Amino acid sequence: MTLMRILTNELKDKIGHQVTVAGWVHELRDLGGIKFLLLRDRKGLVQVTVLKKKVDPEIFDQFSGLGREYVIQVTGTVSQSNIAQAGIEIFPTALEILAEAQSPLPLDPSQKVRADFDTRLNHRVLDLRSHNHRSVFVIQACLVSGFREFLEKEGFYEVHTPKIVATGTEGGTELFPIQYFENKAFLAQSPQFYKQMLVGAGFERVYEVGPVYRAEEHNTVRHINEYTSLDIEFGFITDDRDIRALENRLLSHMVTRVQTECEAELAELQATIPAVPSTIPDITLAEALEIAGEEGYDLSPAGEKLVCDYSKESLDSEFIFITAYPQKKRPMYAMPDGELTKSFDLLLRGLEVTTGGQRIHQYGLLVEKIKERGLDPDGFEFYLEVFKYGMPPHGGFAIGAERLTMQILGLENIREATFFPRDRTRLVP
RNA sequence: GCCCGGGUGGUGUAGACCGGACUAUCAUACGGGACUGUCACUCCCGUGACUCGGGUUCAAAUCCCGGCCCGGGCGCCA
Repeated sequence: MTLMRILTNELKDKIGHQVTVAGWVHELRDLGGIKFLLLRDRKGLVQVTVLKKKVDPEIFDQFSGLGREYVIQVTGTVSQSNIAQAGIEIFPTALEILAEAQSPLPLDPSQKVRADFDTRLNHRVLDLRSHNHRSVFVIQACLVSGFREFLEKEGFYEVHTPKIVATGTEGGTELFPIQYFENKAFLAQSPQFYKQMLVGAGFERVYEVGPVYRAEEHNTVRHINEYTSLDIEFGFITDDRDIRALENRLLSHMVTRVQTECEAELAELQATIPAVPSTIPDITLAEALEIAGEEGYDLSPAGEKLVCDYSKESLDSEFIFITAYPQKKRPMYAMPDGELTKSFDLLLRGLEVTTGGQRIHQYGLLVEKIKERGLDPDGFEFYLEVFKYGMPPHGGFAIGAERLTMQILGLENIREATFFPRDRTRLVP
């Protein structure tokens, strides 16, 4: 692009100037001798006003040939307008069509007629042209950026661990098997083992932003089979309270960033984001079960909602930590505390967004717990090695990026917070 | 894995319970026409659909069975 392109949100400083803007044709209103066109770029919309008497007939005809979602570049004069809704319009002097768009469109990005979610996902690239749908991901990017920024300042190293693994981590959840040359392998359900190994390898503090895979045949608004896990693990902790305290500060940073940097997007979504208290309250699972009026070893989805209602009303927090889960509900590496463990979940607005805890760092104890589960320690040798040769007390947690985005924005389906979701039946796009 | 619900033009819907004038509603989109201040522009004309297969019936978009596809709940999890 030889001409300097201006984004729509910068036009208010260019009144009276000649500028070039580029983007997609969002809407066209043709009144005969005057045409109005809404041009959309990544920052917003601007009206282009084409007056038959004031433009070159050739340019006027060019505008007549446009269709919705054509990609165009318009050069013209920016003018303040008390008629145009945004207060700004451009009177064009040149138009270049950069790409045509076929019609009819498979869905309407201007959302005059709202498409079914399934239709939207089938045509996700067009769906994401709607700024409200896009805004979710702008905010998600801000959250993840805030995650990285905070952890970098805290001395964490970003790491990348294998997603093709020889064995499952936690048991419990189902793994996707894959053929790895002559061997059977799996898609990683979690970076758990590897992040611990790197803590013990001497990095002490690590984090990873990466995909994890769960082969569960769940079919709900809060589950997908591939999601992005915001994982951290760090050493030299006293116990799980250190971990919760870190997560508390981390979330505070992430949410504050969204609040200050994503005002336009939040407005677009009409979202009210939750305040992160300076101390997120914590209650034990036993207490939570009592509040929910439930029995057993974990809360049901309805129970999680009840506990969150309680937290909001009585503890003035939309976030709440649930602590002291029993060993039988937790993976073998969870640090025991009697029959319980030094582990926790974090609920936000009725949904679990984090699981974390202190891990076992003693080799002997870990082997014992593996055996207790009927597993063979030999199968975990690659993992156990670091525990043999000096593993500091440590722990960490994982935040589901899509779930966090969903809950912060009050979205009804996790797929809204996933560009191209993979669920029980969807593999494309 | 178990349990509910649903599939009508490109998109979104009405009709279905109680089968019959459904030659299938409306909006939007699309094609054509009129229009110089629209902002869901307006107005006129036009194109365009009953998920598939079987059954019941004089008659099926409508009732029944099966397939396919989709949505949702539970379990499990982030």
